[in-house]
Amino acid sequence: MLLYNSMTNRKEEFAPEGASVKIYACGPTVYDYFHIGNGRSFLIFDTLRRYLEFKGYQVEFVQNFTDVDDKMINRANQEKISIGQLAERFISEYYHDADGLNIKRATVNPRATENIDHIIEMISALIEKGHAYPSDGSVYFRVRSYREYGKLFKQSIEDLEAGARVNVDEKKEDALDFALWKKTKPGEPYWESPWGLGRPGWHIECSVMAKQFLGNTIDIHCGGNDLKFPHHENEIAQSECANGCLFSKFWFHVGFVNINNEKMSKSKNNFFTVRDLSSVYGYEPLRYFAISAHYRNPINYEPDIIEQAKASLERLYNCADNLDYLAENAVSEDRGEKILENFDAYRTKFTEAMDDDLNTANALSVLFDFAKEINITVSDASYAKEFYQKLKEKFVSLCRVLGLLYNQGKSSIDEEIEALIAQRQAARKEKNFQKADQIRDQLKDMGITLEDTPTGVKWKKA
RNA sequence: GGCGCCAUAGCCAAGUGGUAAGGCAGAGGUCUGCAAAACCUUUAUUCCCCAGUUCAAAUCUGGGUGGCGCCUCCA
Repeated sequence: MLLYNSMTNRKEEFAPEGASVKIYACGPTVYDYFHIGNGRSFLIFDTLRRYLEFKGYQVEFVQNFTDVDDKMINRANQEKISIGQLAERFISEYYHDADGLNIKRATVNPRATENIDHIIEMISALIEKGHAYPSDGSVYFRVRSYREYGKLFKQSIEDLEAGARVNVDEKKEDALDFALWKKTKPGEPYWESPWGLGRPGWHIECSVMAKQFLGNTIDIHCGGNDLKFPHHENEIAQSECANGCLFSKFWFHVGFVNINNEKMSKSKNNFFTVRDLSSVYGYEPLRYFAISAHYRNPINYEPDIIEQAKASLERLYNCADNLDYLAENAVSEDRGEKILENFDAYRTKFTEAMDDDLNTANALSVLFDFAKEINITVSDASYAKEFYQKLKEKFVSLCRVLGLLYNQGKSSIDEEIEALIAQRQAARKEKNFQKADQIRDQLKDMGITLEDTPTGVKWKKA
């Protein structure tokens, strides 16, 4: 398959040698609920992972939790709790939202604070090799010691210098140098190190955890577009200098979610958390929204767009629900095996779309074409139960590669609802439409929508 | 100052040389006691503007116009 590599700014053939793929993804800083922009990234990482698994790869997926940094410390102080307590709380909230979005659990979710020893090891190695230096209790990375610095961001050191803010720290040899280890300040959590009490810098944790859980060279490194610089550039510098080899074969960056065509930011106070949005629209429309456009393009959040996503999703659900209904009520013996084979073409088209740098927009259009042909086919003829079940399996399995339709299948049939529907049917038979409508209204109040079809009454929860 | 991205119907959105996918909304129809829902059909002679290359351009080149991002914590 082709995958865009931000290192070369080109689509390249992604063909790992063995059956396994090692992915490292930059996860959230667990100081708050994550917003829809984070959500898009996590959803796209998950889609990449699901697709690779669909292709038969065994994916080792590592996504960290940043549980110590300035934002953590400030928030913890604000709430008068420890950063450990803050992390516990928002890691659990992360899982709540991620599960709601049907994001598969990572193979490992390492935390920075659980890897302090390894962080110290890597920093020591960098100092030994001359790529880093201690200064007044902190340790800095010597950017000019790494010739390839800027290769991801496509800026020379000179250009970076020209654009850099004038804020020069006297403890650094060079304005471009960044902290690997930060000397502790009053009121901050700290760990012991060869350079005194302090805490790790932000960038080093990812280099260390990727190495710790996946090895020196990984296949794909994922992150949001805004992490390209400086975070990923710094990770590359740290890892390649410490390990002496290529850090990641592919760099995979997800575009922004804008709000009213502007970047989300705390200062504009225009960001939305996944938690808040899910309470209005549910989780799955957010997932659909995230994959409705190509992952590298910016997308714009508007309430109306989530409504559109919700309506689009409905169409896919209806197709699967219709097949369930037909399977339950099938009487024919015709298994339509030849016809079933025709539907395999959609799997091929779906794969072609996804093989082209994860073109989820095209993959979705294949699913809608698939649904349309199913609708036409099942209205024309009547088949055996097995036919509908197999057709549904073909359809739903593709939807699930995109992580969709995870609420499909009526769980426990509510007997009360079924009973009311039976009463209404009896009333209709007696032409007592007043009573029939009354029951329909009653069900409506319970959030149940009825559909009178030629073959019977279907119902669904709102 | 440096680097980069985008512009396709009312809305969202694919499409990087061969004559405009898909979804939402709208319209028409089927079904129905009425509805609703569902399903089917339908909706851009044209891809921001101008010029050029080509048998052929939404797609390539040049020039405009408009919008956005990064270079600083950020998914």
